[in-house]
Amino acid sequence: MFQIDALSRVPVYEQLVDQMEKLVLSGLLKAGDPMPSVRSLSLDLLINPNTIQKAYSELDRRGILMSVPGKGCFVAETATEVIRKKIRDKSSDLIELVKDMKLAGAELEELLALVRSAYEGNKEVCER
Amino acid sequence: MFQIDALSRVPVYEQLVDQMEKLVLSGLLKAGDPMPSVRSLSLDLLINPNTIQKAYSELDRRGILMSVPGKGCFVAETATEVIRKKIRDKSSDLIELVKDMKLAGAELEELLALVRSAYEGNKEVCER
DNA sequence: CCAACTGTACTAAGCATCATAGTACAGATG
DNA sequence: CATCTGTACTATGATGCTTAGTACAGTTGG
Repeated sequence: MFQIDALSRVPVYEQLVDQMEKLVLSGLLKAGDPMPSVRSLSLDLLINPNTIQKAYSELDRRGILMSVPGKGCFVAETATEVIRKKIRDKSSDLIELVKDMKLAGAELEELLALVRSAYEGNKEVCER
Repeated sequence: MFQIDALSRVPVYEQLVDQMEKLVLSGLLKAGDPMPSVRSLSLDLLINPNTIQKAYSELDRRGILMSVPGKGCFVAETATEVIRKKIRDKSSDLIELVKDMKLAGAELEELLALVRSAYEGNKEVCER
């Protein structure tokens, strides 16, 4: 369910949060769905329970997850809404990136084509 | 010449490297140009000399800067070439971003317009 | 009821990175 | 020769990430 890259400079708990958001946006997780318990996910990923807890509490704080003591954690009703708002605010990141690549010599048409193929999911252009 | 954001999560020496790259790409710094000495820039920015040195040695390692013991540091001949290569490799970042924003509900036309205005330098659309 | 699960809280330790402080040495220069 | 230059080194403090271990309260199925 989750893929952790131990070599990444991104903290493990942050990787969990990011992947959780994508699972919700892609529809694999819906409001009300139960999440693995802190301890079971800990055993599954070979990660300390405290680290899982840190990710879960962060997701709870953002309104993406509902923690119910004694019962478990569930995808919150507001999850999709919250995540969409956050990600759409990334337009400033996109602007930054485009400006950098323009400075580096990228042509406008080149960038537009890149966006189109990424949006359409063109496998031949996507890297990695 | 350099603007350091002490509150940023990005390390100071990394901010220096990033800004140095942009100064070269924008043409404000050209091959052979002298850089401020480690100590003078340290006094100017109120940053420890070791931190400046860390940025300079990283820029030297990348082929963006030439360090000459006893004389000073100068913009390397390969600077522009090296930086352009690096930044143009950011196309995978752009692809990631577009995919995320698509999942979040952004329309293709919306993204294309964003790229165009960022490329043209439209002040009314650029944020911050 | 109770054993086994759930989330949660807490302390302690190890580790890495960043930044600072201070000292030192060799090369270049006017 | 004084003063600049880059460079190297040790030591220290602060912060963040992760692990380890313990503990407590709520929930649930047998």
